[in-house]
Amino acid sequence: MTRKSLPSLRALQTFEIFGRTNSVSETARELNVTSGAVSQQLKILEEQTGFPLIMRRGRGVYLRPDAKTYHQFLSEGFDALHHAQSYLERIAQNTNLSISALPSLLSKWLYPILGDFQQFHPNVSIRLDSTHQEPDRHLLTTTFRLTYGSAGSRFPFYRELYTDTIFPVCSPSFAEAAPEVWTAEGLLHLPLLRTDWGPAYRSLPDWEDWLAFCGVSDPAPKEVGVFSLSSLALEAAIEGKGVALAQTSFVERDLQMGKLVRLSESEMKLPHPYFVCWGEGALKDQTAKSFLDWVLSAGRGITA
Amino acid sequence: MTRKSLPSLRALQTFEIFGRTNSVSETARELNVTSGAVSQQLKILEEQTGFPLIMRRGRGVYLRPDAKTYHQFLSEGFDALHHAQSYLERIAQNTNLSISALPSLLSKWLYPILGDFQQFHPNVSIRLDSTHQEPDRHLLTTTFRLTYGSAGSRFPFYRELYTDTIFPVCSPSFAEAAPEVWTAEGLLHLPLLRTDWGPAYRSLPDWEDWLAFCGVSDPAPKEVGVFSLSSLALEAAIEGKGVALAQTSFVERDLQMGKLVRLSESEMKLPHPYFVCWGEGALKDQTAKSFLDWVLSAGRGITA
DNA sequence: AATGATTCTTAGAAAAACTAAATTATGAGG
DNA sequence: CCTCATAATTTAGTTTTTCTAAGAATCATT
Repeated sequence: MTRKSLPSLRALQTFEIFGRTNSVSETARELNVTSGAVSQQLKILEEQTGFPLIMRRGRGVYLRPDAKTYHQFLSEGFDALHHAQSYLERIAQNTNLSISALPSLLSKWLYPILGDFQQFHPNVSIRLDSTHQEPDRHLLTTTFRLTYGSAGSRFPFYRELYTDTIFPVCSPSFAEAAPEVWTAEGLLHLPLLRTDWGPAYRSLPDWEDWLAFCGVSDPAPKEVGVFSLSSLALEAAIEGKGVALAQTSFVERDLQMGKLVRLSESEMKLPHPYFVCWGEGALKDQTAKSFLDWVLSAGRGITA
Repeated sequence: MTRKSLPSLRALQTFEIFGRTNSVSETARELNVTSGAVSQQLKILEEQTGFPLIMRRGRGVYLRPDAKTYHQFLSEGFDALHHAQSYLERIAQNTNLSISALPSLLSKWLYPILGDFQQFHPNVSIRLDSTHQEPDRHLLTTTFRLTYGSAGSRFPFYRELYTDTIFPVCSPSFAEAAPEVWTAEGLLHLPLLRTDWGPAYRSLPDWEDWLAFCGVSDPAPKEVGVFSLSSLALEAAIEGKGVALAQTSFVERDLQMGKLVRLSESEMKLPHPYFVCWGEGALKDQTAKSFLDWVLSAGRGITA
C-alpha cells in the first residue's frame, strides 16, 4: 500500500499555478512570494522529475507540449485537495454521527430502519462504516459501535440492544418442492446454507447446534456453501439455494414480504446479545444522545 | 481563478498517510523521517485548519469521526498527484505531437482526416487543442498551430495549407420546401445562418459579401442566428434551420453523405489561406516532419 | 512492578524556501 | 539602431520549515 515518493510538493504546487497562468510573476503573486522563488521551484521540479517541462526564451517561459497533460493531471489533484479543504470548512459547524457496525447487523437491521431516525433528525449527516474489525477500544474514531457479545464489553460504555433468536428459513418455492423441510430430521439431507462467523464469533450457533437443539441424535448435515456474512446466506436462501439459519431481527422484512418462510415454530436464543457501544465524550453531543435513545428503543422492539 | 491557499502541503501529506496507517511510527517509516516529525506535522495541520482532526489517548492516536471523510478526499487528491507522476514517467520515452488549431478547422477538417495519418504512425500519441486563442509566438508550447490568414505569418515558420472557397448550403428537405434557395435573390427572404468570426477575423466573407458577389443590389437579408463557430452554423443547416455559407473543406463529407446540398455552382474564394505553423526546433523531430508533409499534402487535396 | 511498544516534547541542527539585488534577454517604440 | 520597459534568472545571504535525537509519558501485557 506504500506509494512511491512524490517530488517536492511545493514545486508541484508552483508548477500547477504556473501552468494555469503561464507567467512567473503572476504565479509569484498568487503564492505571495517573489518571482525568483517561483523560478527556483520550477527548476527544482525539472531536476527532481528529470524531465524538461519548460521552455525558456528570453523574457518568456512556456510549458513544453508534453508537459501540458502532466499539468492537467496535477491540476485535478490540487482541485481535489481544495475540495477536501472546503469540505472541512463546511462540516465544521454541522452535527455529525459516525456509526460502525458488523456488516450483517448494519445491512439487515440498522440500515433498513435508519430512515425512522433520520426523519426526526433531517439535518444530521450520518457516516456508516460496515466492518468486522472492532475500532479502537476507546471509540475515539467513531461515535457508536454496534457489535455482538463480548466484543461490546471491551468498550468504555455499552448497553444491550437485544438478544436475537434463530430458526431455519427457506424460499417458499423451495419449501413446496421439499416438504421434508418442516421437520428437523428432514433437513439432514437438504442443502443447508452455513454461515462462517470467523474466529471471533465461534460461539454463534450453527446447524449442528440447531439440530441438537431439536433433538436430532446424529447431526451430520449435507453442506453446500459457507458464507462469510449471514446476509449472504440469507440472499442464497431467498434465491432458493437451500435452507439457512436466520436471525429474527434480520428476516422480519423478508418474511413479511413473502420472500422467505419460517420452517419452525420453536426458536433458539443466541448465547449473547448485540450491544451498542460508545466512548468517553460521545454523549456530550445531543444528537448522539438522541441516536442512542432511538437505537435502544428499536432494540427493545425486537425482544417484544 | 485564483484559489484559496492550502494548509502546509507537507502536513496534508503526512495526515493522508497517517489516516491510512493509523500509526505515527508507520507514517514516519513511509516518509523516511522520525516519528517526532510526524507528530509535529499532525499538530501543525490541526493548528492551520483550526479543526481538531485527531484524538490522542496515551500511546494511541486516532482520527476523529469527522476527519475520516476529509481524509478520504485528501487521499483522492494525492492519488491524482501520484497518477500525474506515473503519467510523466510513461510519456518520457514516447514520441508526441501537440497540435493546436482553430475550432472549426480542427473539428471539420483536420480531425475527420487525422485517422489517415495515425494509420501510418500508430505509436504516435497526438494531443489536440481546439482554440481561437493563438499560442505564444515562438510555438514552444505546441508543435504545430493551424490557423487562418495573417495570424499564420506571425509565427517563426509557416506554410500555406489551402485557400478555401465558400458557397451556400442547406439541408435537402429545406431546399425542397423552399425552391427559391437556388437563386441569390430568393435567399433574401429566407432564414440565413450567420457566422460571427469575432474581431480577429473580420475579413472573412459574410452573407452581405456573398449577395454582392452574386450581383444582388441591396443586400438586407433576414437573419435568424449568429453562431460563433462555423461548425455550429453548419449543424444548424443540417437540422434544416436555414441556409448557411459553407467552406468547401468543411462540408465535403456532409455533401457526400447527403446531409447538405450545395445551392450554387459558383463559389467565392476566401481572402486568405489557412496556414500550418511551427517553431524553431520543431522539425528536428522526425515524427513532426512526417506530420508536416502529410498535412501539406492533405491541404493540396482541397485546392485540386 | 517490570517490560515493551508507542507517542509526545523539546532544543538544536539541517534542509528548504524565500528575499533582494544584480544580471540577462527581449520586445516595443522612437 | 538605440533606448526603455518588462520578465525571468541567478546568486548570496536570510528566514522559515522540517527534521533529528534524546528523554518523558502512557498503557497493555507479562
